[in-house]
Amino acid sequence: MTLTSPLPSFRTIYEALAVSSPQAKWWPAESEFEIVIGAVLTQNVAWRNVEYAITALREGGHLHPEGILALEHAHLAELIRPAGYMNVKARYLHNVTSWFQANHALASSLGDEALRASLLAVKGVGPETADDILLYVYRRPAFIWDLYARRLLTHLGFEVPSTYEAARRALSEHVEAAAFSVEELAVFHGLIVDAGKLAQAEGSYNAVLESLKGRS
DNA sequence: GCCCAGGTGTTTC
DNA sequence: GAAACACATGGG
Repeated sequence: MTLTSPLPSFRTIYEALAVSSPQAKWWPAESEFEIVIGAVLTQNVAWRNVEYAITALREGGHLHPEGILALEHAHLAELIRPAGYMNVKARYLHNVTSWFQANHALASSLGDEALRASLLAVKGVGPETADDILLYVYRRPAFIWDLYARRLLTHLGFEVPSTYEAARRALSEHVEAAAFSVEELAVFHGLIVDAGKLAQAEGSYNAVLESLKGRS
């Protein structure tokens, strides 16, 4: 089931999702640094698994930059084991933590693109992780073109390139046209992920498509 | 047992 | 450039 033309505006999509599952904030974390850690740990892994790893780090008293950097690779890897790719992610966490220590205080002096480029230079921070951090830590405007977003847009009839950056390049104009506030963008990503999980549980995006029908 | 989950880096055409 | 592959675990 796909929507017939014309394609809905992103503003319309946002409003339709907001009605069906009203919720305020989204990225669950107790600190900015925890968002950074979570953004890396959640790569290609269910959030539930990330929670186990973050809990282990918190209970060990390691959930701050100095704490992460003080851990030996093998120890850190063991603590984050539930989040998968433990050896790879242990290295990524070290990299991004070093970046955080060196750049967090200066971030406000950088423009959005410069800050994104700085994040992308870290090994372990790809386009999605960078946008997560830009949006949820630094409150910069960013749309998260993750798997859920691309899947939803495809169901809505958009021609969506298969990779993150290609989708971003091809469809950013739709985001800009909607003139979202940062707060709206932050909520939007959460709404899209929740809608995706719901669609998955129900076996289809029908609920979302139905809610869009009444809004042209 | 099989497939997927809020990707990224490296290698190889 | 893009495609193929490695990276690892927990839940349905």
